[in-house]
Amino acid sequence: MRKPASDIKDLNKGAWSKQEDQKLIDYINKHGLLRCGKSCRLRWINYLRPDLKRGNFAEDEEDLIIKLHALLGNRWSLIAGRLPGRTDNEVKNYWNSHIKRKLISKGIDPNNHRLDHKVPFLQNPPMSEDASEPFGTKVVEKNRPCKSTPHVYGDVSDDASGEAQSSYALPDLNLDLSIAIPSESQNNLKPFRQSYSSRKLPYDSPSTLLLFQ
DNA sequence: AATCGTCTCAACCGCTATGGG
DNA sequence: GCCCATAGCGGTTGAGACGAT
Repeated sequence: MRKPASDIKDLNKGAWSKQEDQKLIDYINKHGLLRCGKSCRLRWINYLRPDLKRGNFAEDEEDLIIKLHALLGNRWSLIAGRLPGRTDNEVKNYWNSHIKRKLISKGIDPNNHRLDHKVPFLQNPPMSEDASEPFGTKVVEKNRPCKSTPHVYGDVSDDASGEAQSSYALPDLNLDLSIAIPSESQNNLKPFRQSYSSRKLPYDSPSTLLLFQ
């Protein structure tokens, strides 16, 4: 959720003035930046922001992504919000290119974090990397994505009984995912959108400030 | 060295939600 | 309440890197 422009000091609102238009024209003429605002904003958010971490994901980050994905599904922005210095795009890419494959190789369906019975070696699951226990074999029924949040996985009751239930592979979660009490200005927001508000810094995005500092 | 296939990840796309006139 | 501009989201694409042959 973007911060209301009215909360930001020294930020112009409303229609662009002639002077602002001219500044933008001058900037483009001078620097030849043939990019739309959206592209600039994305570049800033995903690559240029000074608080970005960059580099490979640490093991604990990867572990956290897996746990959060089990809980939240493909809600990359929410997951990234729990990983300081990481963007939703980065998390999404890492999931698709690394973690997903890793889970599949361990016989876990990355979509629902359950053991995939089609994979042959599941009769004798592989050990996790720390070799202390088979990865993904813990049965943590109380932590399954619950029906109170159907948007997470859609229908979670499809095979939730009998055999499927007993093989549920959601990792043990002990996460503090409580949502902070919304500020006064956010009280009228829908619950789902409220969760975005703590992370985003729209007021330092290029489309709002970069060109006019 | 050249070619081909695969992988990675930044960028793009289309959409929804929101703020403000 | 309506409309427009923009922020923000998840899904998808494609260029470049890399490894295998």
